[in-house]
Amino acid sequence: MTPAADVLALLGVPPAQARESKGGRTREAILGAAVALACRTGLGGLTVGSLATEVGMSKSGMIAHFGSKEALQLAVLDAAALEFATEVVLPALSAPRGEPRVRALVDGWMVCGLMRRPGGCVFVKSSTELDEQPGPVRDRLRDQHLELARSIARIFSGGIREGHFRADADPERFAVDLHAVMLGFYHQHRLLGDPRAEERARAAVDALLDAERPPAEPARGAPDAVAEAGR
Amino acid sequence: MTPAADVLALLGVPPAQARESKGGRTREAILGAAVALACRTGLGGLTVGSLATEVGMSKSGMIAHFGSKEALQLAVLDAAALEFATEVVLPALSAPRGEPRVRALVDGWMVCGLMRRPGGCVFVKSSTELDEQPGPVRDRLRDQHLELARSIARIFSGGIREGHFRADADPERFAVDLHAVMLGFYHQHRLLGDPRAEERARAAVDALLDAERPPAEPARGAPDAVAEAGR
DNA sequence: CAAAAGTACGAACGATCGTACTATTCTGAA
DNA sequence: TTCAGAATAGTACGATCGTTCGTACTTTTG
Repeated sequence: MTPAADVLALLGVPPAQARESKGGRTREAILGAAVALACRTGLGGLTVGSLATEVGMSKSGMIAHFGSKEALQLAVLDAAALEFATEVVLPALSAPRGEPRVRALVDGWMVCGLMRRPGGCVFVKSSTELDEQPGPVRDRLRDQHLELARSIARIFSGGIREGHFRADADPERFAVDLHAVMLGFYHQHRLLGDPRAEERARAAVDALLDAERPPAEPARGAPDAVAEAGR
Repeated sequence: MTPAADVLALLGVPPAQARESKGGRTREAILGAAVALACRTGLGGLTVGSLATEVGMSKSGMIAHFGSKEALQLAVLDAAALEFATEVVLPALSAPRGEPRVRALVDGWMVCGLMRRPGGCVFVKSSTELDEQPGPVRDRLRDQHLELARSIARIFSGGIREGHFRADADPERFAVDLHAVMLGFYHQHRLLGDPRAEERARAAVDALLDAERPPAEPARGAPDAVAEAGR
């Protein structure tokens, strides 16, 4: 069940020693509250005072664990990424390679967007917050998004190798398109409160996948392959 | 050239009298700077002090034109919506009804997202900022997005009546899908700096439109009607 | 031209921002 | 049990937040 140690290390999980000391434990408690708070207010709206109140500590005692607000923001991004990886990406990897794995990813992602946290998603919020504010936090966020896109593309590539998708499909393009669908879903669901948001997003994903299916091998000539591909 | 008075009134433009007095003029100057600033920092990051500095006024003198920061935010949203309507939506309406009008809308929208303002788009930024912060500003923003979706759907409907799109196509769904593509475009372009962002978004729009085209009537009749529709 | 209305300023308010520095309390290994 | 170091609290700082108030100055009105 527990992922191998090297996988955890890869995700940026600190070693057990650093987690089990008193300081390590409160640090993790702070980060938990910080991620939750940042989901509601964004990374910019996450203030030292409000977070300290949230965890029931003094400002100084709380921020001492990170050094500065910027370092705290970076830690929050890392904690949120770790959470997303372990709760959405990793579980999807245990689905059969190919389209099932892609759909498992979408399912987990959607559940995450629908209900996991009150307030939404740190990444969506900080993406628009930081897109024109250069600095280490913005750079980290961009790296994480690039890494996510790579993961999606890799999972999709498995579907090409399995023959579920066209051999000439573009995994990178699929990653971008899927991300757009999820952004639209988030917008419809969170801001507009559209009850059909999930249904619409799932239809959009279906359309995305249908467009990438291999043509039913024509007996050399049949011009109606398109109709069948809709299956 | 100038839109009719009733159209302007519909868009929320104040009457000339209110615009041409001294106060009206500076109010408009403030709003211009405010929209530009909000594009960089978001509606929340738009502070009274920074805006006053930007326009070269005192805080008190500046905010006196609106009464409170919240009223300023509402005015900024309205000003930005007016700008978007006159620079993107209205011009598109002068394109021939149907697919050309849809494409004109997308073109204008894309140019707007690409280069019109340094810093991005107030609406994208405030959508994620406010999606869980109830209040008048959030309500206004939601109304504006619903209105935009209605406009898109209406323009698309024209394409159905013209026979460019399937009769059973869902204009509302198209509006949601198109918005998702634009959100993805914004994300790729602004945060990730993807040079292929525009190309990718245009391909996604093409895919969206292709999926809505009427089936080439199989029997009796040129199956190439699609090609002509593009004209 | 005088009066009235509109416009802008500067100062000050209490609150909160992030951070620095100093105490005090607590933890855990010798 | 002791004691060094980690952990947390406390306090104060300069800056900025949004807002209010009293007062000049300018425009419009009568």
